[in-house]
Amino acid sequence: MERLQELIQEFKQHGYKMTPQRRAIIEIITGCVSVHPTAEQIHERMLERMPDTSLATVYNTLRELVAIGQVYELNLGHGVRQYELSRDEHAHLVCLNCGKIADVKGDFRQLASLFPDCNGFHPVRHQVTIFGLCASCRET
Amino acid sequence: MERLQELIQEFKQHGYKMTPQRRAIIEIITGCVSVHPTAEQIHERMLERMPDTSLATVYNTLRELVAIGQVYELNLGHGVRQYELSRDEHAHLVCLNCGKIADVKGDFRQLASLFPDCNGFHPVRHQVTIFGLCASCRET
DNA sequence: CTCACTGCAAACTATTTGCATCGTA
DNA sequence: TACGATGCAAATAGTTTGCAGTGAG
Repeated sequence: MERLQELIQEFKQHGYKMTPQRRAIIEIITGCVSVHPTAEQIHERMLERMPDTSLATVYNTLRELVAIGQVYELNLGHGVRQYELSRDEHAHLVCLNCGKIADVKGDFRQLASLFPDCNGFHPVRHQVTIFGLCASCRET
Repeated sequence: MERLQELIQEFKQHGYKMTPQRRAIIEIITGCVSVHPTAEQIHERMLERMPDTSLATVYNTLRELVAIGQVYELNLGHGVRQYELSRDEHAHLVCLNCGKIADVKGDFRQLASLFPDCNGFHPVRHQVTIFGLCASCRET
């Protein structure tokens, strides 16, 4: 809940107007804890509340949220972009068989030290994706 | 060069027929050392040698190479898929400003240990992408 | 000689854009 | 009230598919 307020606050502070559509999108994405929804999925949820919402509005709002760093855009190898609230760092486990995605917390403090020679590159954030087989797909 | 032979070998062993188009695509991708070409870029290079080559053939061949694990498909956040020869593990540094991509070798042995609780997930390979600002974009 | 592979074009999916209208600040 | 935001539809970009003809094994 606090996170929702923070997002709304941050959003306004960047000069964006708060509209019912945007508030709804922010609420939806704030409610997605370990889901990584696509724009399409967020749009479906929007339609339940506001049946006239345009998919373009969803895309626009997501772009803005990504721009202010409150939402991350994930490219996990299906041709679709998925979104998640920016939060404590974690890696994504992607099952090569069923496509299921799981989050796993990790200790990222050492990560930078694994790559010593970055030649003046200044890291902002990192995305760690581990492809493999999930427990249930291994059995079969 | 050895790598080229290995790829061709591996490709045939999986029951795929070797055609001039496929050989050319394999040669091109083998020659891309620190480039991460898109299907479109590979196609352009193909046209220089074989002007009738279809983009669909490029996509098909890439899909096969990915399927046999000799080529990796990268989704680095521009809406395009990029390809690279599978080789020793490295991370990708992606500049948020200019989009330039650099490879950086790292010691991945410890990576798994950063994520202790993977709940039966069996990792096959991992993709580490670091977003940030490259040296030249930092200056300006 | 067969069946996988090719080129072409059309189909499809995901995302972006242009524009008239609407509503927040 | 002004200007940014919206919905709609059309446009674009990237990728896949269907099909008739071709060529590798």
